[in-house]
Amino acid sequence: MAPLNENQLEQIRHERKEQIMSAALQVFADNGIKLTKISTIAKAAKISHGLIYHYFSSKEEVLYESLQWATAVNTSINFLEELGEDDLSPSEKIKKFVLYAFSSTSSTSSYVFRIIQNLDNKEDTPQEIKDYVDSLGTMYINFLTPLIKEGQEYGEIIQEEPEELVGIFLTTLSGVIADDITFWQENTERKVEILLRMITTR
Amino acid sequence: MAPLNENQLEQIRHERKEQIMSAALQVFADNGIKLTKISTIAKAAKISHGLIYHYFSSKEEVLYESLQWATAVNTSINFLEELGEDDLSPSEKIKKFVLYAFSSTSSTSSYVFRIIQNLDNKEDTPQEIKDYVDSLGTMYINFLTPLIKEGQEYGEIIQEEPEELVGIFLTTLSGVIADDITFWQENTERKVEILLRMITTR
Amino acid sequence: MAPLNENQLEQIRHERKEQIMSAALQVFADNGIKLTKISTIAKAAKISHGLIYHYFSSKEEVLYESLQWATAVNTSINFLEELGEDDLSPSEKIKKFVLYAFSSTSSTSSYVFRIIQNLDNKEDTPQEIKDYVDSLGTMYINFLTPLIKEGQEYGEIIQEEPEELVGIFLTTLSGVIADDITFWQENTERKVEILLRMITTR
Amino acid sequence: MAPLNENQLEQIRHERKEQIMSAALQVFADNGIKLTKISTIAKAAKISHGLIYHYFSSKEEVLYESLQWATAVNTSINFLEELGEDDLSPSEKIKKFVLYAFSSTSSTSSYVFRIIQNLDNKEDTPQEIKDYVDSLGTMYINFLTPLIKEGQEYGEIIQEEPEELVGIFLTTLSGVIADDITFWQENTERKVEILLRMITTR
DNA sequence: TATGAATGAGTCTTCATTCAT
DNA sequence: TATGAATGAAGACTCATTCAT
Repeated sequence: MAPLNENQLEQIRHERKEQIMSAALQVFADNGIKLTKISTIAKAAKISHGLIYHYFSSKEEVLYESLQWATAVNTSINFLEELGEDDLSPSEKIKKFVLYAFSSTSSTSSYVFRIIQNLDNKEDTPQEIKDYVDSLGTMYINFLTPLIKEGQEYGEIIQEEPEELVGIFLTTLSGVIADDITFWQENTERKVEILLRMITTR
Repeated sequence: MAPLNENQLEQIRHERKEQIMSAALQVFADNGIKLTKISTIAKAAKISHGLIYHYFSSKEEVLYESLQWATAVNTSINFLEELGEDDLSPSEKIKKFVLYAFSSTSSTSSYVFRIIQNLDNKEDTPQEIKDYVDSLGTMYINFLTPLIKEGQEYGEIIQEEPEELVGIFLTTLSGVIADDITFWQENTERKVEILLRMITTR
Repeated sequence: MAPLNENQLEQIRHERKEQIMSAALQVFADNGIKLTKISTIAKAAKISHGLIYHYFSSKEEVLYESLQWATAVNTSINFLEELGEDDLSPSEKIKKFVLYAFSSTSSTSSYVFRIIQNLDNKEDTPQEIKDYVDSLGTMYINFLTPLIKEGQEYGEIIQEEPEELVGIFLTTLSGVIADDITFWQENTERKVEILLRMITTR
Repeated sequence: MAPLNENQLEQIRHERKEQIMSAALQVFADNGIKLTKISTIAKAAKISHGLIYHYFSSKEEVLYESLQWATAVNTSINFLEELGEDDLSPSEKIKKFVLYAFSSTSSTSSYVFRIIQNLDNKEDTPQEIKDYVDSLGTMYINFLTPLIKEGQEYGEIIQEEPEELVGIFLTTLSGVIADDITFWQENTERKVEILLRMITTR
């Protein structure tokens, strides 16, 4: 049999990495970072644990690349961008955003939330990852802040310092997602409506 | 020289145990159970790791006794009872309860919340501790449910299935406490008011 | 380069396990079970201590499997069966049996004896191992009892309750083997003849 | 109350030491040396573990002094001397000696046997204790050898090199005592008679 | 590229020994 | 003399990482 050519190899490399990162995200989210064993990721990705070290230099790199990949691919980003262009009222956009955050279809996104949760206030988190988390947070803030302001103009959102509202709301959101997202995945719509009452006028 | 008498020994034992449990609560809360090292607790309590095993038979027992102690000392229980007798409207009582949960004087309470957080959905949690967590949850539910119902009669609380409201509210509360309580300890009153909007009428 | 195929791996695993069990038997026999350090077994087997846990789940399992393996390999069993068919008088068979028990080729057998020694009357011995020891004892009893009876009919063996004779003889045998088998490995034949005088007629 | 005077203190010191050594012998015999915990000895002696270090500098010293004390007090030595003067035939003396070794009344002596057993072939035994064991062995050899020779003259004992007979016999004896002395404590007389058949003519 | 055998640093736990009282 | 609190060295076991094939 002829050896694989360069393209095919590249193809395999690519598939394998995604296979690993996809498995890693879930495992990291389920068990936390330190408690995640390389061997568990390997099992989830149906490969040998040794192979992971062909594609990543360490557990931390698996984590970091997986997070980046999740953000790029699964793209909360894309979602946010599209949402920005939707023809909805500010509070409806916020609701859609929350629904999205809770949705299991966007499970990767929930993985990312839960992983980030786990990172917070751990002093041994590598700077790279901290930076990533910060940038992600900033992204959400940058998305929500104008919506809140707009909503306030429309009278849909209560009159409070917008930055503070965003802070309270995102803090709450990330708290409950990290805590037990499954609770919010039953009866989601109703629960989200109640959650939103925090900041809406009616 | 005469050995210490029983009183003095009892005194030392008592101090030492509290010293350990107090340190343990914080360390467990910060790092999660599995990731908490006995040596870290020892360092935090400024004793040698060996000594912990004079007072507790295992890491798990440290955890269990610490939780019990926190509940007893920090006495959510007493607080809840007194609050029940206060001359306040239902929604005011709920507010006071949330303020208490966030208060730094009851910082142990935040530790307990965060520890419990960490236990959930881990299948290897010892039954004893699961039972403890359940009983604590029940206590809060039993406290909150009648207040919610009463509040609904007064028209202060929105008309939703009370059990579901309690669920959503406690889930949110425990989520945000576990996530990052310090956020809620600045400007607490204002933030709590916003949080309460979830369930109060306008 | 291609990874090792299943056969080669099986080969390595097999070798390694035997290497470990062989070392373990000796170390357990020399030091007793509790006092045997995994690291000592590892050193004796010229591997790292970590590797032992690839092949066995705990010190106890090393012990248990090693005992089983020793019995299977060293095949007292086969020996006993063949001996049963030999064309010798009962007392000659018993003598051959004792010589075999002392023989250095069957030195593993001395390890097993010494290990069993160490287990007796320890209440924390796992049931599995107790069962194994019992079954081994039964095997020897079942072999010896008919020989003793036959010998008594031939007038070669003294007239005592056969069960008691077997008990005394096996107890003595296991005691001396466990104590210091090397003593019996010089001048074995003569010493065994003297030992056998316990139960033979003049 | 007046403080204790020098004599009384000396008295207490003496009692305490014996209390400890007596407990230690049994505990060492039951559990082996390394596996014996100071705390177990302390419990058996009904004192605190700290106190042991007032009387002995280390676990090993407890062991060593206890052995010496057992030999001196309980005095196999005295027994042997008296036995030497008894008006019995050589083989009867040997029998009496074996019965004594097995007797539970002389339990201390059985302790010593079992402890010594445990020491053998352990390379980390302190020289002091090795010397003690050797001297004890020599004592038994010196006692038995003339009896064997005498017995051979009387025709009671088989004609073999006396030194070798003594060796075989003592080796067997120490083996079975170390193995499971309780077995020999039922029906002792009959069992001992059978054991003696090894070296006797009838 | 892919596998899993092999290593060793790190964590819980036990226990001899020390020491304040 | 007597007690038991306190310490830390040592041993079982886990798991990230390396490496031969």
